[in-house]
Amino acid sequence: MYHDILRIYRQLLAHYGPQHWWPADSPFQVIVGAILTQSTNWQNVERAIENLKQHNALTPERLSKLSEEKLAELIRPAGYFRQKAKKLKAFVGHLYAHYDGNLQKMLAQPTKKLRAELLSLWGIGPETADSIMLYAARKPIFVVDAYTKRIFSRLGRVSPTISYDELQRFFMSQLPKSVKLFNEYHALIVRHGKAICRPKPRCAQCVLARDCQSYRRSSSACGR
DNA sequence: GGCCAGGACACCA
DNA sequence: TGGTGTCATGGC
Repeated sequence: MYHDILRIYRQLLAHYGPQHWWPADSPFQVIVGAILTQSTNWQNVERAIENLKQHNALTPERLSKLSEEKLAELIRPAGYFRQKAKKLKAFVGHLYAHYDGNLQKMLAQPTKKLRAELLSLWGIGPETADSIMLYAARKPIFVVDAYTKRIFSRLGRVSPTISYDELQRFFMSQLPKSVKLFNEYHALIVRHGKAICRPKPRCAQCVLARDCQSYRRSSSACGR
């Protein structure tokens, strides 16, 4: 079984190619993007990030100087903009309160400590924390999301009711601990989820159909 | 015009 | 612990 999850990775990589994640110019942009993309299409996030760029607000210092109202206005295209403005403010507030605004210092902490700290912040849950860990702090943490659960439960590898932590432990027990591998695998899962493994799946076009137990049983009843 | 998107939190039983 | 409502814009 050790090879199974790695083999699926290789199939996705061969099919889609490298995804070059995370699409951002700096660790701070990764964090902003990770918060803005919560339950939101990345295209809408890009609009919000572009607004922040236009206002030169993509550094902790500049962002902390914006009012919450102004910040909300700039990130409006990303949806949930009032909530997300609060979340961004909470993050930079913490950064200044404990690290004098020095993000590198915060991200350089040991993995376990950093994760617990991120999770303690309002608006940062498991997936956002792990995205920051992997893509901003370059820690070997596997990021789990809704696509991960959907794809691998339909493949018959895990239960559809598996928890976030259990699913994360599953992947990290099945793979070598590699930042590069975890980076690419999560990105490929998102790519595959967007393309094929939707709520209404397109199994006939799926590169993993041969691996999919529910698809093999009945091509019309894929995991549904 | 409904569905869906790279979640998290509050509240309830 | 687990289920449900809320937060909101924009493409398809």
